[in-house]
Amino acid sequence: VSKLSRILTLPALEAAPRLLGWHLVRQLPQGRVKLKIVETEAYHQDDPASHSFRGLTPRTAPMFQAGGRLYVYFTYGMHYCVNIVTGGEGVGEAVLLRAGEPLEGLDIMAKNRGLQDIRNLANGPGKLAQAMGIIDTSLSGKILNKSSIFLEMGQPVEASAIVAGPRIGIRRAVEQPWRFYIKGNPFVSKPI
DNA sequence: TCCCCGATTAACT
DNA sequence: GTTAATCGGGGAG
Repeated sequence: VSKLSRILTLPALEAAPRLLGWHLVRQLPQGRVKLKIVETEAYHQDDPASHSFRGLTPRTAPMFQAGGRLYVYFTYGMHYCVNIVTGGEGVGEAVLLRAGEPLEGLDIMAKNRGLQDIRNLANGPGKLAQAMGIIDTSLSGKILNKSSIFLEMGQPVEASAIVAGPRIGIRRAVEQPWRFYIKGNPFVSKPI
């Protein structure tokens, strides 16, 4: 069993910091895009801020499947956000990918984003999705590494280099320190 | 059917 | 710091 599949069986709160440093890769018609995950957030079923809190619906169904799938949702009428589903089947939890450091296909990402500044390509969940060419929910529920999108191991991130703090953009459960990011990384959306 | 609001972003003052 | 943009999800009636 690979290191990745072990991580994906963990509860989201344990998986979220462990997904830092992994590379998210996608093969697009124009070429390959790759970024390093530098910021994540955990969402649980008994978590009032989580889409899965109200139970299984057509939209959130992927969150309740076994770890290793994607959960992509549309929000604010214009943005898409990408999650990695973790944990066991029947439990609604996932890890939101909030920011990435562009590693490969920067020209493609820049074109997808409509701007050049590297630091502004994927330093937010909606930006990350757009940079990766995710412009609809068609990947939601798809199995990672079996579609056009993959996770590859990167350099390990030391525990001492991981910062935990409150999640961004939520109104409930704001006190929970379930956001994780790589200390000092310039591509984090909102360093504290 | 109606209504509120959101795991955001960019462009303002 | 504030706010418009923009629309689907899901609870209420």
